[in-house]
Amino acid sequence: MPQASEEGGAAKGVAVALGLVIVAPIGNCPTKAIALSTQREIARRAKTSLKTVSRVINRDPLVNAETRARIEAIIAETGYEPSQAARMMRSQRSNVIGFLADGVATTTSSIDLVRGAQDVAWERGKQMMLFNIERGTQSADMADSQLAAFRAEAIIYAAIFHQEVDIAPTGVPHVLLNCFDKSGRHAAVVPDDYQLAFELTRIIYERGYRRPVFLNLGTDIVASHLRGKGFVDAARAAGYEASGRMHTAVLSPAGAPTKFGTRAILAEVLGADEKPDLILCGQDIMAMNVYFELGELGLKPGRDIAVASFDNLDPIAGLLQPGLSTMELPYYDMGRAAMTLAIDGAKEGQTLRLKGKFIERHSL
Amino acid sequence: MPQASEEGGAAKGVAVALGLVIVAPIGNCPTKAIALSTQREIARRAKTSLKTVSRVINRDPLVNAETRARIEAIIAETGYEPSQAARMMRSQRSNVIGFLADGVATTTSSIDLVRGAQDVAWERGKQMMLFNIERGTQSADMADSQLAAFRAEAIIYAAIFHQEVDIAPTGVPHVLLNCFDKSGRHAAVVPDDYQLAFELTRIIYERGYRRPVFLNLGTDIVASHLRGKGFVDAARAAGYEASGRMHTAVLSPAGAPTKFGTRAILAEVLGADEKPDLILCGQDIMAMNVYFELGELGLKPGRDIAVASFDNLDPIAGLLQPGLSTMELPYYDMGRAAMTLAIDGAKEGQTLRLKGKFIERHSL
DNA sequence: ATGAAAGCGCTAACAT
DNA sequence: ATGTTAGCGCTTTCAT
Repeated sequence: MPQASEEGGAAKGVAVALGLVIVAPIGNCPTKAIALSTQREIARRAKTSLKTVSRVINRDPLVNAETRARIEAIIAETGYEPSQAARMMRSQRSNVIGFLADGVATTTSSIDLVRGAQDVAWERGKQMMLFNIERGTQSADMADSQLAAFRAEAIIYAAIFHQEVDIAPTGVPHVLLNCFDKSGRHAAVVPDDYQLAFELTRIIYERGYRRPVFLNLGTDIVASHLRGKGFVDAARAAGYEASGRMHTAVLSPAGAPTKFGTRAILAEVLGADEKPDLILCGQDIMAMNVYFELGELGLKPGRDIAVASFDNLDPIAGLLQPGLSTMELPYYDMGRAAMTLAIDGAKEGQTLRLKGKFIERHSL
Repeated sequence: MPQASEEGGAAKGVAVALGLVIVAPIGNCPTKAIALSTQREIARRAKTSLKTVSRVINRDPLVNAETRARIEAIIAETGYEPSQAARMMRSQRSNVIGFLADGVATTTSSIDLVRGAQDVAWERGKQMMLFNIERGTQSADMADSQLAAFRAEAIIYAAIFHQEVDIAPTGVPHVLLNCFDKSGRHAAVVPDDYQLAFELTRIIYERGYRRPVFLNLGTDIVASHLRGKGFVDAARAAGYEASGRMHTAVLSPAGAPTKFGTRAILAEVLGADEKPDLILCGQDIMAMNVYFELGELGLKPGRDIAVASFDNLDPIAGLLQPGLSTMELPYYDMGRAAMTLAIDGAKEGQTLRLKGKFIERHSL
């Protein structure tokens, strides 16, 4: 084991003679050096051929149990790990799936998109290469060419919120995650916003609320239409008309810093003859805003008026007082679904819509 | 261009004859197929040797301008991208730096650790391989072996909050990001928590506040000691004694769901003879909690009592009403520094402490 | 059940 | 300024 630079030369000489590459640890501390050997070297030590070692590593059953055990022992001992580069090159398969996370930085829960995809990649023996990018910037180009250099077999493109995107078709299959393209050229996995709103509204009526007001997202947001329809349909299914109870409360266009118009709307609806008994918000951060605005008006959420929302945004939904009852977006499962489509292939334009789950706290 | 499965065979045959691999687009839509060729093929088309193509790609100046132009035209035309696998193999250099993001999922701003590192990696022509892991779970092992398979040259291990970790030394140099190890075996990049607290406290006294109360993080948190000292020292530098003005307000141990003890502490300090004029919180989510608690007591932050904090957590700090004045942690620069150390190498136990920046809103 | 030979696409080393 | 040769570590193909 190399101790210092002077002895390092000799030690390295020995290691090279053994066919090992000793990767020196940082600094100079005593440590178990990991030897990154080759299959040829393992074969030499096990007194078998290169190919037999390859068979053991690739779990080919056509190997004598004894030979296998001997080889496996040596592999375990040396900590050998097959070179991905050599494998890719010889087999002409990269096993690489790219994951482009576009602006996913800005929310926490959307990291579950990544976790879901990563878990499936590991289960299926694929290498997921993950990049945080911003569309239209250099970061996107860098990630693209890096994925091309690794011969990625498919690319998952994940957006920060459910939206339409325009991804130019390339040689590599794309799966759109939390987004879709108009042309239907690419497979897509999105939240079922209609179902989310329908289910939440159903629960709201079931619990006896009769005058909910929906502070919806901006009209430029895909989810707002789908949810608006879900809200109205669920009310109707419960025997009520709610189409007049919807307002657009996000004033900033998608992508810009969020600006809410909740104050004016709340003043209006709370000043009306038929006061609402519940405020349904288009997203948890709007609900946070509404908590503050209600506070200003001397109203306490969950006691004086119910509040519900969409996202289950960590940590906000749990930190609000009282805790926010909200529809969780199925990000983890969406990530899993996207990776599965990326690996197994998808039909052209195939779209998966995943259901959300009601998370109950105390605001409703 | 392959149109359907039946014609695909013939088209592919032609492509192979040309030395091209046509990667079929998903589905069946008409699209510009990207041809991933080889340097040999480009050389054949340019009527030069393989090596000259290699020289052009690697920006070797020893190439005739005319030859270079001819080759570059063909490269642009075919969209050729050199195979990373072949490069790694032949050059025996992976150019890969691993980034293990441990639980970084749980906060948004810490994504800047990743962005900073990624940007430097790109600037320096390195491949950063990013993994979201959870220490002690399978995800950590999977990421480790994947990085070993790619022969990563260094690994950055990023923690979710400033803490001590125990990373067993391996053959690959590690840089610890937002964490450190006791033994000093690894280089580390951390926020300068002492400076953060000192600077914020200095500003507080400078603005005329004289009775700040510091609701600090749990005593098991590294930052809490450093910040506590910064708070007391800055007060002293301003001519005041603040050591009696500190309380531990995070009740849950690190890693567990955050539980605050702010209500009891606020009741106590606000009931005392000498009422505080400012509440300094150990983190922004605590500040959010304090906003609610103050609201319950009929006090409005920024008007009746000032509030300040640490993190600049997006989007909470900006969404609170009034906006939270807080010390931003230097995550982006920390990410950059860690990647720089990972690429250039670091002295054993080298520790970088980066300064934070005061973000002014309206709570102070 | 095992092995030998070839070669994936590139770059290092050495010509010319 | 350009070309030739060899070989990185593995898997494929074919033989035994």
